[in-house]
Amino acid sequence: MPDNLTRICNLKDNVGKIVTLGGWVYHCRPGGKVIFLVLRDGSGLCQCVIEKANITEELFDQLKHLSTESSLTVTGTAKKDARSTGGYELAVTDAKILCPSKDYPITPKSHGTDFLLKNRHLHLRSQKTWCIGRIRHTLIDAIRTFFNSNGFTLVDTPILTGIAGEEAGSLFEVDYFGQPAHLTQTGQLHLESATMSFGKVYCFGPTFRAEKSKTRRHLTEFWMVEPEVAFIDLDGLLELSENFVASLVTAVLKNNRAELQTLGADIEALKKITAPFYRLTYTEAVDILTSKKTVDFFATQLEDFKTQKQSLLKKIDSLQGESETANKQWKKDKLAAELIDARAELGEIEIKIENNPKHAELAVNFQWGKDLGGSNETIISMMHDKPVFVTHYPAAAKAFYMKQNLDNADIVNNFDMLAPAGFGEIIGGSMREDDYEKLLNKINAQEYDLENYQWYLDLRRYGSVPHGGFGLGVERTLAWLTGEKHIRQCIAFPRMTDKIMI
RNA sequence: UCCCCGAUAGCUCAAUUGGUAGAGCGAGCGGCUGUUAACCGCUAGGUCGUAGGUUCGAGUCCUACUCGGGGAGCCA
Repeated sequence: MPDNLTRICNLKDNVGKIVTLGGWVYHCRPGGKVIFLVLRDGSGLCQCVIEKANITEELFDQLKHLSTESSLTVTGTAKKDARSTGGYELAVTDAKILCPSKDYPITPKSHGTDFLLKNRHLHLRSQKTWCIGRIRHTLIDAIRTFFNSNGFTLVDTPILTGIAGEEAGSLFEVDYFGQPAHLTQTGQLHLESATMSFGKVYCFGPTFRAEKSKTRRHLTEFWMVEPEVAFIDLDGLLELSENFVASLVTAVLKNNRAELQTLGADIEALKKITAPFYRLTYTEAVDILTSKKTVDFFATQLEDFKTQKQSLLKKIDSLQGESETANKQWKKDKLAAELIDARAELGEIEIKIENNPKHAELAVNFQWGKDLGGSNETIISMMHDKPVFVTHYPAAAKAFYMKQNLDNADIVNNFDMLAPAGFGEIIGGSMREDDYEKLLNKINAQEYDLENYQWYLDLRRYGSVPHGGFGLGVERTLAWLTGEKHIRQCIAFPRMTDKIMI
């Protein structure tokens, strides 16, 4: 095995030199005397041009029959060539096939989500999945960089725990040597304890929620980063989180422009994401939801959907007409393929048309006091071109630890950050109740077992200070940045409602 | 837990009011020196999710079940 392989991303520094690449066949287009083989090596794509005259006949025949995802090394001269995938190509003089790949299940044509998830171990090699993975890497690096360079100390909170952060009922139970325990739902409670040691801390790891939510923004295992700060107020938390999110966007724009383009992300919209973000109170948000503005919003949206549906129906009609009169077989085939795409699109629009009045009703009939639902957040989010803070939710709808507002006992000093373009919540955070009596009353009112919370109450017994923090969902943030519809695409091996594929 | 939709070739999907199971891609063989999801010709590939029912006849209609998708609730 050669140990002097050149990576495709470094070809630009090796133009004119003889190099060896190691990778997998992304595409292979064999000709009679020339083979165009696009090689994938994990750092990029490179078209390798194999001319029959330049290698042995035996090797040429072997390469000619090489199928997708076969592994090999190829040696040749690196050239700059605008016609080539990636801008550089290799004039091949030698190659060594390591493992031919027969009947690779993932083809260049479309596949269903179920099939791709069952083949996730192979789907990771696909271009789109690879691009998302690269951006995820940047995102996570930027998250750590932001906190590390702003005076935060990393504290690793336990994954196995006996204490619940939010309401129970959405916990994965585990048998811990005969004792009941569960997988962590948040590191927050432990983090509050660490804040009283370091002042500014964060934890970053997987989080587990046994919610049976079949939506595009739920996973049962996801990654969350949670900062916690002592001596801060709600305004301070908002500033921290908007500077934080803006820094993430900057890092991704700087490092992953090509990947964002491949994925079709809205780069111009991302460029606008700079602090400060918009600020709304929960009460203001409810006013918007129940206003004429929202009624109009849904009406306009419905009209758009209907227009789209009509033009799709027209397209399908004309495609069918063309198909009947087409005399060439290849023309018919092409039309058939277009018909399939148009029908799939039509199906999606019809679902949107069906959901529109349901979501409109949920918004218009919204009652002050309830938590904002996913579709409500989507509306608020779609009305803005930057992230929106929604603050001061009703206390009854929120977790016991959130700090009661001093002017209005019915609300808490908390906030959600909604990403724009309709993606919805990516951050949830709050000031924490630092008053011993008030916290004790909340725990009792929820009928939690007081024994379990004595250590948490200790934080309010010994030198309690105003403090707060928030949690940012990595996959949701990534879905927003990349324009992915579903967050299951934003983690290598997604875990969804009571199903583990691989 | 509730509501809606779906299951046909390895994959993505067609099949008129119930009447002989079809395409593209992928796979195999052949052709082509500049291809970009290449193209052209040929070949193989099916217990129509499972179990019942209606019918002369069911992929198509009815019932139940299994699995999947979307949404609600809940949330990052």
